[in-house]
Amino acid sequence: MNETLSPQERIRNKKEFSHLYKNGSRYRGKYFNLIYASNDLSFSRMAVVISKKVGSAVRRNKIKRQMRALFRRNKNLLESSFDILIIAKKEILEASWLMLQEDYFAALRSIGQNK
RNA sequence: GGAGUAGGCGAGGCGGUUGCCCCUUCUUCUCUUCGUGAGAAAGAGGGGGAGGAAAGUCCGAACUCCAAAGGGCAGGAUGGUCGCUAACAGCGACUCCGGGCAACCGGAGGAAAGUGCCACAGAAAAUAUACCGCCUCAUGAAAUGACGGUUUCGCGCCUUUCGUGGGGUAAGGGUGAAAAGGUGAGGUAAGAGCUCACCGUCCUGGUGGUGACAUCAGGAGCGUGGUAAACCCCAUCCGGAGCAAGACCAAAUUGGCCCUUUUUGGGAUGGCCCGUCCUAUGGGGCGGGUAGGUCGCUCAUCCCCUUGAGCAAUCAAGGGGUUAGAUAAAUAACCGCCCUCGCUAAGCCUUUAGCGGGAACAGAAUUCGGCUUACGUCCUGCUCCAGCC
RNA sequence: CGGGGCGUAGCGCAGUCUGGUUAGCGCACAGCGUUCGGGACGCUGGGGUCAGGGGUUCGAAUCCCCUCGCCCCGA
Repeated sequence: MNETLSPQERIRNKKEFSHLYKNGSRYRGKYFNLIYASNDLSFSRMAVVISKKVGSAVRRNKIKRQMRALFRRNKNLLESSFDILIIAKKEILEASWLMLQEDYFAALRSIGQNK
């Protein structure tokens, strides 16, 4: 199993974003919300959305890096291929790495059940 | 101990696991106009990968497109002088004024071209005026204080007080942010630059300086308050928009234009057919252009060192260096050892163990030169003031 | 990344260009009146760091500079 995050595995197209916003299922977490939908590809894709209201550019970049690390190191926890949109909330600034990890695992379990 | 100023650094080191962006070499693969030509993916190797402010977007430029013969108006910017710079609202040196005991810091064209404004208060806020006051002349009234007359009455004159009118004056006056040169002496009916001395102001000339200006001499009694971050005047500068600029390639769909001598249908002409014309549809082509992609895209008015010129900013010559180019946007999670700082305990003067810390402000987005703002128990030089030895 | 605008009482706005006398208006709030009581109505009243800091001026919400926050536009 690889832990890479190649350009293919990211959501970068405007159409794909609006498709997710329209048709995706939602999960509400403590530090972030998820919008997700199963896709027809053989792999999952993800993107992180974080508003300017959450913090400065430095803080936002760090959170994006952490969320991407969570995704790529835990791809095996997803049973099938999904498009996942992670929307960070203001509360994420107080979260430590371990708390983020737990919240992310809980979110993945929720996705598995809903399927 | 307090303060001022100039500058530097921007943060621990080594190694490891997984992972990201760019460049490059090789192998494999695909396309091919068969030229090892092009392309993208995978694997392996190598190299590079945020800042002093990358920030705010406050100025100035490069670059690109639009417009444009040239000039002017309008509008905007700058504002002591001289210099530096590609340019600037930047930088350096100097001048004057103001603040501070001082090191040092801050400010800067014109109010005598014109217009406007200066609330309240105050006589007056700018062509000085004349309310109170001071002086004087004329006149009216009162007063028995001095003198005179004798028609013993305020009758005459002087004096004093009060009033009216004319004139002189700007010394003094509550106010106000600001009051018409200041202080002293002379002078005068009272006063006044009316006169004089000193200070200030203005003008002329000499000397020094590229210049702002400084200094000296002479003259003018002095006629013009503040505000130009009010309009304005003077001098200098400025065309507009901005890399989401702009250039190229270009799917699908809709509409546009052209062709259809061999798609099919409708209409007109005609008795009917052929033919001709119009129109719809199909086919083919064309240009514009959206999604998307490529270029612009990083080596440029750059940085460092030495020597020379200059007080300096900076310039010249020589040598060396090159260090991100992403586009839903690249550095994270964690471990080990060493170094270092703080606390606690043992130990007993130098070690051991444990815990915690090694930051703050902050993330390139076309590029560069500045300015401004944010930041640290950080480091260094120089200087000033106070106290003690 | 670039361009533009706004910030005044609890809320919505004037006043800013052209500086001056107590910074006003509506709703809301408080008290009194009216009513059996409430609403509506009438009378009275309180409430402002004019986003923050510095400068120009005798004097700044207003003019100039810096900072902060919010909003809009450009493929």
